[in-house]
Amino acid sequence: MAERAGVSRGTVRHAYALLAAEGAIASRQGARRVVLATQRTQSLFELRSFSSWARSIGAEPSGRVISFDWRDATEEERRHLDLAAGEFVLDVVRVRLLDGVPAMVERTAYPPRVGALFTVDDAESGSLTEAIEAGGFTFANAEHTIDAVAASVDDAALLGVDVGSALLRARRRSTDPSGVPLEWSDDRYAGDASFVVHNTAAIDGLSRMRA
Amino acid sequence: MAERAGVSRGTVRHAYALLAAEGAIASRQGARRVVLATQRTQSLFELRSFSSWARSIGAEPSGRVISFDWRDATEEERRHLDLAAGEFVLDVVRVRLLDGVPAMVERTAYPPRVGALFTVDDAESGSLTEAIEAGGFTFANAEHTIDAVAASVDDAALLGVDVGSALLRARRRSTDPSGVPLEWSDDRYAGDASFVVHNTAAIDGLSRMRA
DNA sequence: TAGTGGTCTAGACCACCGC
DNA sequence: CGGTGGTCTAGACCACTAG
Repeated sequence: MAERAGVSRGTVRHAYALLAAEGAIASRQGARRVVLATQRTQSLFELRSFSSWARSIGAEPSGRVISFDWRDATEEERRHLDLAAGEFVLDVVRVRLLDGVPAMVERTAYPPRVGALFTVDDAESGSLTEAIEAGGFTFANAEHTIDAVAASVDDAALLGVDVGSALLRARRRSTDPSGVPLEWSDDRYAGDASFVVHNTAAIDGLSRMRA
Repeated sequence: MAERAGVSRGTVRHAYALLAAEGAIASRQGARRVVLATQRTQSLFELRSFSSWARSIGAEPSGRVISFDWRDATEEERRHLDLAAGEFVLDVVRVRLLDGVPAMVERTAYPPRVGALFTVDDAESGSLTEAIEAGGFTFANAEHTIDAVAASVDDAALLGVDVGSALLRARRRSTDPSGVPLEWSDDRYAGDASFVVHNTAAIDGLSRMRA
């Protein structure tokens, strides 16, 4: 393979390591590498951006801003966004739709340095990510905590489902390349959304939690 | 770092790459590496084995076998286990408890070559994984599909929750190092279980699905 | 501007699988 | 036993960050 591509073996091995890390191939000593998943995994960008994810699955994304307010950070938000007591967050609540059908409620808290970069108009037009990256920040890492919750009265009204019905929740903390937190979000999906995670014996980034 | 450890730089870089792949550290050109997560991620073994996971979080695991039957594979099972029409699966349903409290219902289908390795006694004693590995199989890869479901009448009875309450479901397909499927499982968690996934811009194995 | 990370080369030796 | 993967070395050059 190395001589076919005209590069050194180390470089080829590095390329295979990238594929293995995202669960696309598996390898074991002696035997040839095996293709595990033909299905493409999503980049961090597609995972974070509802709009580009929607388009990648062939659906038309839209959205509605429910609220857009500066308020005191809760204790939990201060912890996830590395804020001191008394600091504010920008709290944005949006309903996201796929082909006109409510698919997700997104409640995001932005720290002051990030929330200062955009207005409610940016939220209406759906491109908060663009506004944030235009402001000089880069999304580089995210940690998703995935669980199931019963729809609250608010959730039910926004998503058009029954109160108490099962929603898939993904809470996300995104950081820039230095590990500085950029957002803390609570996304609740109605309908048949799911997350897929690949694991190998060598490497995995998935863990199961209680509480 | 390389000279401190007395190894070459390539080796040190490889070690850092492993940490980066599981989301523990982040790096960018020029700047020093940053620690993202102090929390340890779980190995594939801990993810697959309820018992070792339970002990790792300081809880006492136990279990109860609800049913243990050979039956025709459904179309879905044949697809996930690479079985031909007319083949059988071993269907094992177990309730798993943490400190005596029902935490999860596990419904697993094993293909004939794997199901032949153990008896209902192995299932009672909780170590199907051991029996399978003693039979010469190795779990090397897994793909988890995570979503939320409403508790069925059966789920509710087994877990001691209300019918229709929100459960976290993880469907898992495990394979050996060659990609041969070893099990297809539907695990439903009550209470406050969650899954945590790390992502980086460079590499990730997480994808969001619809349907 | 020094130090760090990213990328690549060329070669070595071993372990293991499959024919 | 040939081929493949796993591991490691020693060195090169570039890009970028931080002080």
